[in-house]
Amino acid sequence: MKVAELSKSLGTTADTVRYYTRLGLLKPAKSVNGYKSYSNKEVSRLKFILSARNLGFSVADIKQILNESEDGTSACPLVRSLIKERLEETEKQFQAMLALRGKMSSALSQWEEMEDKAPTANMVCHLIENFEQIKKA
Amino acid sequence: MKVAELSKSLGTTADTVRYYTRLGLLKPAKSVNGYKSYSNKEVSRLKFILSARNLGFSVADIKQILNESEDGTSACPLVRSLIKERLEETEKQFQAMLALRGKMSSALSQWEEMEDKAPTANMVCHLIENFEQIKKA
DNA sequence: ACTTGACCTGTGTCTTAGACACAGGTCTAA
DNA sequence: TTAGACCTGTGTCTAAGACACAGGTCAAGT
Repeated sequence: MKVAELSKSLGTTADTVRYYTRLGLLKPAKSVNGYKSYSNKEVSRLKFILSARNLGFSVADIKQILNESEDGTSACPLVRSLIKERLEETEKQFQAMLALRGKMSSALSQWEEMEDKAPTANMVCHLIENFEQIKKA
Repeated sequence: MKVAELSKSLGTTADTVRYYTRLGLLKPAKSVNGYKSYSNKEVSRLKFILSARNLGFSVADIKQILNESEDGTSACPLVRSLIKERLEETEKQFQAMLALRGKMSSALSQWEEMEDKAPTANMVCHLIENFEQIKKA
């Protein structure tokens, strides 16, 4: 299997496959013409990688998991501990986005009723510079 | 004002100031010793930049806004249109994070009750490979 | 056999918004 | 004068691929 076949068959892009290959997560054989040739084992490996990415693991995480499992060791404890970390991060980012979203939409609606002003020496845009979030009581 | 003074006075880092300077958003004078020297105008410029970043504008957005306002034009219409775009993006990302968070925490709790398994030829980690989200009815 | 054109390849560079490393310069106190 | 603390600009690094590009491959048509 060549890059494009593999990527299409699993619904990803050739660039992604190449990226994982560059990182050493996939180890295709070289075919006669110099093209990379992926075996069935690589296919299931990629399938695993995509599932893990989909669950929020980083590529570095996945590298670690694959390494562990190549020793014959069960990667399950590692997997559980990693997802705990990632979930915490995601939670933090989620809260940050929540706050940002609120701020932005409050700004947007506030600004729709405000007039345009030309910039001055110490004011670029009064919308931004004078924006203050209305605190909910 | 030198880099460190400026950054501290506005609660950011020297690297951030240097970054904006590199991009041309701040234009310090050179002082005798070769250090960058920031005027009061730069201070309010930086203040503006930080406020805008805080509201979710990208650095590229800010560059655009600053350019517009340097012509004497009011940047307000641009600002409104940009934040609309950013808000939409944020909304998308927010929904994505929401879904991801759900998936992850569902995986985590599912996995806590599952046993470890050693890897096989076509299975790296059964937790990940067999994970299926339980659909809420 | 030759050519055209479609598709494919590997490699190198680009992206965000700064963080970090580092060799060296500046400045203050002793 | 010299030590030490602090500061500087510049260059490199990050994540996860996307994109550009010069060139190779291959089947169909001539």
